[in-house]
Amino acid sequence: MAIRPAEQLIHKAAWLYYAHGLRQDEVASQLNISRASVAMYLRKARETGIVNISTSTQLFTNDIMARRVEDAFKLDAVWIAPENAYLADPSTDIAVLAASVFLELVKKGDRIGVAWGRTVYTIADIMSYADLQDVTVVQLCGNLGAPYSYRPDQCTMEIARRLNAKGLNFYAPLVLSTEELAQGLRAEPVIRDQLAGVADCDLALYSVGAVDADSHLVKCGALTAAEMEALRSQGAAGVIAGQIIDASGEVLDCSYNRRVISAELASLRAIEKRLMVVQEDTKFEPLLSAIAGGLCTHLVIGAHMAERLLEHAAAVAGKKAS
Amino acid sequence: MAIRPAEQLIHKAAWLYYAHGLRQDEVASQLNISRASVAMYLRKARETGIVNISTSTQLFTNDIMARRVEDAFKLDAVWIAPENAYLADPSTDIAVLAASVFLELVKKGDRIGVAWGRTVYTIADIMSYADLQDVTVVQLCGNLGAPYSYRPDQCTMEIARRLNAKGLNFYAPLVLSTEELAQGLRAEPVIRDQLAGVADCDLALYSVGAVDADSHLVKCGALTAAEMEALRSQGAAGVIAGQIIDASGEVLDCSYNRRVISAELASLRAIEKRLMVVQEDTKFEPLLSAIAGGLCTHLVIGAHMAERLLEHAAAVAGKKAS
DNA sequence: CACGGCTCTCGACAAAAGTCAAATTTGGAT
DNA sequence: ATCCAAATTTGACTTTTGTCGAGAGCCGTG
Repeated sequence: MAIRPAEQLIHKAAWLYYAHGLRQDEVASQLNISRASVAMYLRKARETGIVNISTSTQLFTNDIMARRVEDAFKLDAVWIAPENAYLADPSTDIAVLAASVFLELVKKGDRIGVAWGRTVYTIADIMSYADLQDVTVVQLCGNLGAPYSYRPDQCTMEIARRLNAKGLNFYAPLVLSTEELAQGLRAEPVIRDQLAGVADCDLALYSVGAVDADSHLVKCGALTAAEMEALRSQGAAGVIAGQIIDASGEVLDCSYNRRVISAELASLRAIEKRLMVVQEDTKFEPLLSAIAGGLCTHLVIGAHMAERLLEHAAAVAGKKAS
Repeated sequence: MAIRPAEQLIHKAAWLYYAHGLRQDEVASQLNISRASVAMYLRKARETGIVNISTSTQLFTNDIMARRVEDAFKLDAVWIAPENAYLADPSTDIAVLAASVFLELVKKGDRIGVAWGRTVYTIADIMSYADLQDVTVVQLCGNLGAPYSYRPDQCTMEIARRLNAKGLNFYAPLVLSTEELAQGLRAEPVIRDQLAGVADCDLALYSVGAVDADSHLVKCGALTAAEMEALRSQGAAGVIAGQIIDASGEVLDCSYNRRVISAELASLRAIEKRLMVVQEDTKFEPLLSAIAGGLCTHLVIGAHMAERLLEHAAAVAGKKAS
């Protein structure tokens, strides 16, 4: 019988091994297959999320620094990846941590909003598989037809795939050439519904982009480096779900933003848990803006960024006191 | 440095091993300790619930029979442990399954009501450790000073311990010698509060007892075998949280019930998720009564019991049709 | 009907993880 | 100050697990 490896068998093997604690050879004899097959089934079981191995992320929240950041910025929860540490690649560490935190925050039946960017895609890429039931992953902003692997729809789909969830993609460009067209498209029932549905999400996952020539918006051709620079002098401080925000975390009043198809910030703020992940130390100011705008309730950052945040908070407090 | 095994180290080791996928020797060199220590830390991490390994119980709900039972009895979810199966001890299988299901149903911040009995204690005993935050486990009924290890308070405490949760015990006897005393005790603020708090639970875990000489009530001396027999002829059909219920799942009107200190059935019904676990095939009628009384929304049983339930449902439907 | 292509299965080897008794260290008691 | 008991760490050993290539069964296709 070399038909389907019978998902059934994978389940049974996983059950006997993980729940009952039998050894692989015991499982093999119970199921009348070779031990090698059992080993393979178990790997599949882990890969498909039939078994879930998760480590508590407590270590990173219990950190004193994390508490201080929480207090200073009035955030619900903060996780800090130690950078001094024992790991080869510190930036991956943030993503691994973010993935764990994300999985810990997701509940069955949740609706999850996902933005895009290298950070988000990295998280999706290393996230372990899970078998959440009734979860929907919705794309928070329009697409960018760039050749990058971290296109908005890719991020959404990949996360949906890992979670065994339903992915709701957004079939519209991120940015159009005229404001009229953008307005018209936003009024389209399909788009309209999806945009309206953002506020119903239980959890959002995004990062914040910097306003410079390295931004994805520039790399993907949505804006030129020069335009970006111009926006910067107009007060642009960061990029959230494809939109430019100012230092107070509000949408910057500019042509580009009016041509963008993306979730409104108000809808994002309506989401109960807003998980923001920042990998690059260079994104200090964008992050400050996002926090100021109330766009994040849960935060995953590196130790260095945490220090800068605390220094900043102390400076502000000092100024206020004097 | 053989001071505190530094919970910190356990966390780090678990993190590197499970989240980053390093090998034990890699973890060892990262943390500058021997591989053997890493192995030990990892075991502790598993034992204390710092890492969680859970297997999806889908296999058992996806079962066609489970669906039919759900439909026939209007239950939210049913899990059926295959009994024909590949396991040495079939009754343990139900408990292992129940433990998994239970852990899958528990959420952070939940309040959990736990009754007592051999079944419940078995579940507690094999349940893996978890690190739920802010969970409270409350005892649903008074104590019985029996020498059995599955006393009500033991069940509560053990489950609380495994979950790293707070245990709320009930410092009152299950049954008193006079109705007056019971009434008086129920009016005591401490007791009163705890009884009132039952309805606020998010999840209940219990089994149902049979009305015979093997009942715990008899074994623990709350009732004599003769009294039990008498109650049976008065319509007693089962035991829920120390109380006698009739075939319709209501409290039987008898002196014993009036002398009992336990959660009211109405409070139990107010709990959103009521997980009932039945191991013994002999408890068919008690289970029917409990279902009739709406005392269970989630059910874990063996395949044989499931068959009997379906047969019964078919018979009832047939009678109705004719 | 034979043919690849495909997946699953198995046996054997290599790698990794679990275990144990002895050695070492620590904190507290005498 | 010194010693004892408890707990932790270690190195060596055993057991368990992961992996690879070969072989076998199944399917659609030519």
